[in-house]
Amino acid sequence: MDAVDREIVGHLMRDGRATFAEIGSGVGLSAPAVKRRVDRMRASGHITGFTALIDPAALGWTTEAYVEIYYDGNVSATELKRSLEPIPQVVGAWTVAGNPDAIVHVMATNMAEIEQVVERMREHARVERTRSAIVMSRLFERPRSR
Amino acid sequence: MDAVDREIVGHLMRDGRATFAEIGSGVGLSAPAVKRRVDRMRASGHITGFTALIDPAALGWTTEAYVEIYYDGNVSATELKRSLEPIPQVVGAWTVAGNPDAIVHVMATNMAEIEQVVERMREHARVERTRSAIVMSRLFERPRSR
DNA sequence: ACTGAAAGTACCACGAG
DNA sequence: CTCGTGGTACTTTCAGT
Repeated sequence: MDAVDREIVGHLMRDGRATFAEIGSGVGLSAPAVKRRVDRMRASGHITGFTALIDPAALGWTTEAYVEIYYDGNVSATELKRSLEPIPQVVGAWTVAGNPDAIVHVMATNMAEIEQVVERMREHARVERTRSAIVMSRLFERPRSR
Repeated sequence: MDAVDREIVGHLMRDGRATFAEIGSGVGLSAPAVKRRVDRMRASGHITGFTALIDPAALGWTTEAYVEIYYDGNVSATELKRSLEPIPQVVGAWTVAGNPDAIVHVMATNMAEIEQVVERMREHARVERTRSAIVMSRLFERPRSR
């Protein structure tokens, strides 16, 4: 990943459907040259894919929360992943060093659904307690990775 | 947004560079019909854009944190957005109902940079205190909206 | 540089209101 | 009759080698 690759990546983050020719004219390369670089970055895992950015409200996703989880003792990251990933409303999860042990991002259609998800997480394993923050307004969110 | 639109959106979330013909064969429409629907959803704001999914490590983004902000009194969402959005390391920000007043997602190249960002947020306005959680491992994150 | 495929556009057909 | 939506045909541009 040199400077040109980073320029290409920046362009693709701003417009994931940009044509290779368009990107090329921005970075001073021909379309095939850009394609070869993009292919290489996909193969190497630097680019993991392309996606559409959707207004969550359009999918009925109107309620959103961040939930901290406090565990009783140590729980492995892989076990956590295995228990959280099957829950479709959990759109992201991280283990952290700080007060809580993990942070979970939940998106749902309403508050009752959030509560169900939180209870489902609590049932499982060695959860000592949870602490939820309901999102009032999404100020902004920049496109990134996955 | 009818059922067909949701199918198209699902397809585009899985592959943001899928061709209209390919999507059409999945949902039983011709390529131009799909294009018209996509154009309409972009115009209406249901689809806000397309982006590449990048491995953060490939950009040097190896350190990540969630920072809670506690304010002294009320601060408007618009003021918060105005103060946080210019900081490039802040990749997402939400006002919440819960213990903190806001949650901020920070990505940086190292811990020192995280600290700088937190201090910069503290300087501003009526921040009473902050509480940070450093991400140890990203368990997973599903592609969504912005 | 070249070939096949996709994007994009124009125009017509059909059904619901 | 009109509006919305889909299809086909065609041109231009892009992808892929």
